[in-house]
Amino acid sequence: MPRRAEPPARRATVRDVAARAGVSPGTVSKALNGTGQISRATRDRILAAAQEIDFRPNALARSVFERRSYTVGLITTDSFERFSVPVMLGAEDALGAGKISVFMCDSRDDPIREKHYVDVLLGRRVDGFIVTGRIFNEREPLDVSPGVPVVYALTPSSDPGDCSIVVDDAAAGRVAGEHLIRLGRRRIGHITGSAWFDPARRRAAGLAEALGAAGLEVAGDPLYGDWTEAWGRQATHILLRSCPEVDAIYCGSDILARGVGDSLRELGRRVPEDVALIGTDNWEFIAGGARPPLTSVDLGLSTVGRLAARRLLEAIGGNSRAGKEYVPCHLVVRGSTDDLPPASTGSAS
Amino acid sequence: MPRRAEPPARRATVRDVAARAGVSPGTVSKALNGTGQISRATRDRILAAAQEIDFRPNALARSVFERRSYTVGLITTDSFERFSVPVMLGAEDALGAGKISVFMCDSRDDPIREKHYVDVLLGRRVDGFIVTGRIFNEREPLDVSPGVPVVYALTPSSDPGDCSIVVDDAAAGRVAGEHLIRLGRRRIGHITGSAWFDPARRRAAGLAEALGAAGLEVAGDPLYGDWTEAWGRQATHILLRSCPEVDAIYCGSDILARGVGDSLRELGRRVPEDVALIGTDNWEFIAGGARPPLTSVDLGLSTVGRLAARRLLEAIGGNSRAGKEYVPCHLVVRGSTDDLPPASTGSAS
DNA sequence: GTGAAAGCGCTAACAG
DNA sequence: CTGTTAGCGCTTTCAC
Repeated sequence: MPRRAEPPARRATVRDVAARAGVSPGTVSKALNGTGQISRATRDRILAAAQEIDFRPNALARSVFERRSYTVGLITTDSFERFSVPVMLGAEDALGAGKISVFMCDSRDDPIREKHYVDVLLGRRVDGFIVTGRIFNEREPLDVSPGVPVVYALTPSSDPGDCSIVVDDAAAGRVAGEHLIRLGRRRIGHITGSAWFDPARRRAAGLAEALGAAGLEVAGDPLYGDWTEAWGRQATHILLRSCPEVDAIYCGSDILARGVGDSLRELGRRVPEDVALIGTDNWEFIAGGARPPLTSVDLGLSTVGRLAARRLLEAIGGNSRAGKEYVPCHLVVRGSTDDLPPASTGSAS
Repeated sequence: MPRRAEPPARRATVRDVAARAGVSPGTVSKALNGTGQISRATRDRILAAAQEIDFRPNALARSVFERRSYTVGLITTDSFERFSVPVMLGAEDALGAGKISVFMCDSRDDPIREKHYVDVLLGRRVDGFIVTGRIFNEREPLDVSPGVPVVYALTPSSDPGDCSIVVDDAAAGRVAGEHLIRLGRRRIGHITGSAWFDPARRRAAGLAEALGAAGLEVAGDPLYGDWTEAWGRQATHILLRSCPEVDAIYCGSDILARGVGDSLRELGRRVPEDVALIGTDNWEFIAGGARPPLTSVDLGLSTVGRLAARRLLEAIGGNSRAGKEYVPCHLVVRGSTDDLPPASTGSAS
């Protein structure tokens, strides 16, 4: 027979400890927090008493008094997909170290749900918010009163007065391009996802910039499509038809690169000997499992999370910054690019 | 110049609302919570006043009084990898509906960190815990006093008196086997990950059971290895050498199945015509992107999370259950298995 | 050094 | 119906 909900067991309080140690509650508080002056003897007695009855100070009560909860809300719009997970882990890691606990909220990109979460958490007196989501275009600012600290991670706020930590997509394209040029590649193509996606365009621009600096252009123009393996395969055929002498391809994602790699092999091109291949995301399961393993641009997502956490702590402390801050990316070299020059094309003029 | 940390802005209190509405704090409380008797006029006046000064009841203060915080701790041991993310989303979804907020904790499989999180959250007076992690063998129970509700999701507790919600791995193997038999396949192989992994052995046993019911055995015995594409490729060669007439393969993960599919194609076997292929996890990016798209067993991870949340709420309400509860799995059919009989082997004796 | 008292913001019990 | 009082658990003056 189901038992009825009983009031939760009463837990040990300061008063209990005080009684056990034969002192007053105020003294217990001092002993536990190291504030004020206390004789070593009573302090030890109090600590022992606390230990014995497994006393655990009620953080809620303390927060009522302090007007601060040492908690923050972490709101994601994309159900903690693969982009926001590293961010959130980075953030949680950085905040946990600072004795701050994190409330997890999945708004599923629904403004109603988001508003609801914000209301509830404001009621819980969170010290601030981190807002994240898939890498995407700007988003509307969170609907909170001006005093509440908010940091945007990955998805920048459309208000330039807000603090946003973002990925440096242009650098991703540059890094990939520079690496390929250093390897001696000259005919470098680019296959990526949707042109409506700001990051896709920025990566393409970064690549074009790196190639431009070496007097090159993107071979066959960037090919925009969607973020699927199927498009990667299809785009490879398109690219090789329009530009058969291509000797390297930079892809806007690892998934795309997988499709590209498969098609290259089927078309009789060897990776990396004939065509070097670089992906984006550095998603271990995808990049590491490829054949050959895929060189990829790591966007530094967990750094984004960690930095967002740091900025939030600063803002809570009264030092807020405005504007976008770009996290550097870096190349993780695997087998799909190598240090050998490409199969000699003879044009070493 | 950095401003000094100021005390957080004082927010509107019940007293403020009371003053504005010209009533006493107690009356405001009644109006806001719908308790007691109140005249419609004053109630409206109070609500209006609350609205005007953007009053938001302090949940912390309320919790001190109620001895209950309407929060729970969600502890994961595996950094919210792809197994625990769906679980956590399911749990968060189910709990959020019940006005409960969720603290996110990544213990990284470190007992020290875990203990730390538990201590902090106990201090915050969480109503209970959900413990999750990668699908794995049993784990030690969480170190909390007996009164605290805990539900284990995915990773069962080694104490049979605890409440654990787990995946039905044996059923996964059975479902895959039965589907293949229904398609007329008779030489069914199994490629999977580590034999130290309970789920791997249970899936193999489930497959064997389904085959046994049809008078069959696993072709070439289950091949244990690791959870990588590389092993999938390698194991395919081993399997085809020892058992060339194999006409279906069930894989312990989608990643493995990707490797298997690639090797099959290279060895000249068509999927699904010559060899039908089933994976496990139903991970959209992997299964959906394969060529042909991969039929896969969905383990029902988000259901695990949702159910764990429900059981936790029950336990908090005073009705706890003991023992393991299995969540059903289901097959998601894609192109790597089809409804056609296998290429006629002539042995329709 | 230590204790008594007041208060954080909210709610329940009891008067009026 | 509404106001007053007391108290949740903790902390911080301020006397002693």
